[in-house]
This record gives sequence, structure tokens and C-alpha cells, in this order.
Amino acid sequence: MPPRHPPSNARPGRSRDERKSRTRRALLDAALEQMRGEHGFSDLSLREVAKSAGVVPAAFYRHFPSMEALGMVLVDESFATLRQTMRNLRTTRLPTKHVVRKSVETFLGYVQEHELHFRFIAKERYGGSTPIRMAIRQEVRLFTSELATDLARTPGTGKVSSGDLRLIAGLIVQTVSLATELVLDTDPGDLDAITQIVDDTDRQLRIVLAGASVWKSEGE
Amino acid sequence: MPPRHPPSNARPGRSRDERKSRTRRALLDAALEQMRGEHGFSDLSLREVAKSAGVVPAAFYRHFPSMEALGMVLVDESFATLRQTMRNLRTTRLPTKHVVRKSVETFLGYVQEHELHFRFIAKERYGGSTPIRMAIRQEVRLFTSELATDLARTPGTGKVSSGDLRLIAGLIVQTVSLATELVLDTDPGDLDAITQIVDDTDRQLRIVLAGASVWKSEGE
DNA sequence: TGTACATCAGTGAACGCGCGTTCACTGATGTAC
DNA sequence: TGTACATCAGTGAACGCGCGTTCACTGATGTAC
Repeated sequence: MPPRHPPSNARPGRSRDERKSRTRRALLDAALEQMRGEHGFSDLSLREVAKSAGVVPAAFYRHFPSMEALGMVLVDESFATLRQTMRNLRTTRLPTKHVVRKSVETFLGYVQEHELHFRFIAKERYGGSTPIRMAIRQEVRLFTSELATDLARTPGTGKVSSGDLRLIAGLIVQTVSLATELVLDTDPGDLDAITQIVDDTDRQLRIVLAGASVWKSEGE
Repeated sequence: MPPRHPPSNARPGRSRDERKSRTRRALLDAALEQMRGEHGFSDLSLREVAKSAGVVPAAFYRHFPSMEALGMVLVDESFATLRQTMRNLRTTRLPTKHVVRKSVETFLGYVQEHELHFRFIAKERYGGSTPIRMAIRQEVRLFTSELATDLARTPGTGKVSSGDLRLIAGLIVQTVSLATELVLDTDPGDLDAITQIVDDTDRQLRIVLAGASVWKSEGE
């Protein structure tokens, strides 16, 4: 016979471990969810996050020593998403005709799919606490290097030094970052607005690549 | 004979109006000053700002109806600084040989001079409350348009449509924005690091301009 | 399989603290005569 | 110039509130025998 009253700490899930990781997930998701609107990470309160995850504030400490620690996990998660996005983009065979446009389209599609992770990075990249900002900056740097390596493998970059390839990769990253922020501020249903962002970003990247193709390192 | 005890609300300054505007200034400066480190605008507290301006919390309301209102004044002030910076840059006669480099150098010099205003914009551009973010975005848009107009007047842009000039201006703004953020995160005494930022930004802008010069609108 | 004990995720009450906002006030400065 | 009154920037106390953190606790799940 089942107990007449459910136990006070009852949660769905078979094992204790499973329940624990569900609560942990709920805390992370609650934090991401609360950053949808106005709030940056530093505006969140432990009590609000616990409440919307469905636990009492004190329970938070069973999972993270502080909000800061939860924030660092969100950085890791968000960049795992970004790296996966890039891996998908690299392995997808794209028509050579409109590579740039297709890449931009695909990337911004991933941004919309993983909205909350990208929103988190966008907000904390400049506004966050120093450890979070530094973690993000490190990831962006890594990511720029990888892109520079990819560029070195594409034809027509023979005359460009590796330092300049890195600068070009920086331009591309910066351009796509802006597009990402614009997409996050656009109603996903507004297809015209999204198309406009894709068009503009595509043109901007092709201008940059046109510059790269005529660029001779050390020359002027 | 002077009074033996100074009056409780004594402040330096001859007239009441002058004292009032000094306190107002002190409140604005205190807010900017507190954003030097970790804190974004939304992390500031009215009580802390009043305290470091040397008045009691209630006195804050003699000057601003809320912190949000003070924030909007900071947006206006900061962009006044930016516009003045651009006006100076435009009227300064630069050697045609290294225009780009000199412009970058001069601009980033202004950034260092008006550190707190630029820091405010950088932090609130993505992280701020919606009204503040929208105000900043509007200013950046305006600013991009002006730059596009300037570009249209420079030789060699005949084949580029005004829409594409705007995209190119966007690339330039974005590149200089990143440089600004890097400068704000660098110890002003570290001249090597500053020079590195200037060098990189100069090269990036010349790559963009090289792209612009070979770009034919509608062509590929 | 059944029993006795250990583990530990989640509880609920309590704490001291800084917050924004209100209010009646004070007294120096400004103004009208 | 001197006097009487108005203005109002700044005061200081008070308020209710949500915050992060602590603590002893409960009771379902896990484990050893």
C-alpha cells in the first residue's frame, strides 16, 4: 500500500543520485531562465533560483557552494554548446558556392536552438564578474585560434602571415558575435528580420574575406 | 564672526544652486566610480552612491527620482563624450599616409582620457536594462550612419552602394568597439600592450578597407 | 529475503544585514518689502 | 540697509522587505550483514 501522504522530500526519479542530478539541473535551468529578460547573472538571487527550481534556499548548498560556482558551470556548459555548434558546422558538407551564407545561416540557427546558453555568454562577456569574464575571454581566444587554423587550410591564404590570419579570424568572430546578439534580440518568429541579419552578416563576411584575399602581409 | 559650529548642511560653493549642482555631479561621479571594478550599473545601490557622494540616502531624491533616471543621464553624458571625441577626430588634420593608424591612436587616447564614460557604455551595451540598452543601441546606430556618410565622401567608394557602405561602417565600429574594450581592460601604464592593440586594430581596419576597395555592390 | 544502521537531499526556522523609500525636521540662502 | 518670511538641500530616524547563510531536523534510499 502506498503511503497516504507523499514524503516531504519526494521528487520524481528512481535513485537518490538521479534525483540529486535532476535538482542540480533544475537549479542551472532556473538560473538560465531568469536571465531571459533584463537580468544579468549578478542580478540573480540564490533564493529566487532555488524557489523556481522547486527547493528551499538551504538546499542550494547541497549542489553548489555559491552562485559564483553555479555561474562557472554555466560558462562551461555554454561553451560546450558553442564548441559542439562549431564541430557540427565543420563536419557539415556545404555547397562551395554559398559557403559563407550557409555557414552563417546554420550558425545562427544553432544560436536560436540554444538561445539561453548564447544569451548567457553574450550578457556576461563584458558585464560579468572577473572570473566569469576571463573564462569567456579565454574561450573566445581559443576559438579564434581554431578559426585561424581553418583559414590557413583554405586556398588563397598563402601570402598571409599566421599573425594576420589571426586578425582576420578576429574580425570574423567579432562580426558573428554582433549577429548573434542581434538574433537574440529579435523575435524568432520575425523571419524577415532574421533574414536581414543573415544577409547583412553574409555581406560583411564576404567584404572581410575580399580584404583578406588581396591582403599581403607586411605590404600596404 | 563666523558661527562656532558649521551648519549641518554646509557645503562649499557660493550659491544654493551651485551647491546643488555640485552634489548632483558628486552623485553621478560616485556612480561612475563604483563601476570601475566588477560592478555593472544594476549592481549599484542608491545608498552606496549617496554615501560616497557624501550625502544621506534620502538626499538622493532631491536630484533624481530613481537610480534608473541617474543611469539615463550617464548614457547621455557618455555619448556626449563619444560625439565630442568623434568631432575632434574629424577636425584634426591627419597625415594622409597613416590616417588609419593615427585615427585609431587618437581615438583610443580619448578612450583612456574619458575612461569611466567609455567603461559605462561598454558594460551597459549588452548587460544593461532595456531602456539603457536601447538608448545605447540608438546612439551606436546613429554613429554608424555618420561614419557611412564620411566613407561615401572618401575616394574609391564609387562602386559601393550606400547600404554596403553602412555594412562597412558597421564592421569598423565593431572593430573599434573591441579595441576599446581591450584598452579598458589594460593597465594604462602598459605601453607595449596598448601599442599591440593599436597595431592589431590598424591592420584589421586596413584589411576591411582593402575589402571595401575591391568590393562591387551586387557583384561577388 | 529481512533487519538494523548509515547516508544525505531537502526542510523550515532563525539570524543579522543592507536595501529603497517615507517623513517631519532644520537651518542656511534667497527674496520681497 | 534691515527685517520678516519663503524656499529647499540635506538630515536622521523609521519602516518593511528580500537577501545569504547557519542549523538541527526528517525521512526515504542505500548498504552491510
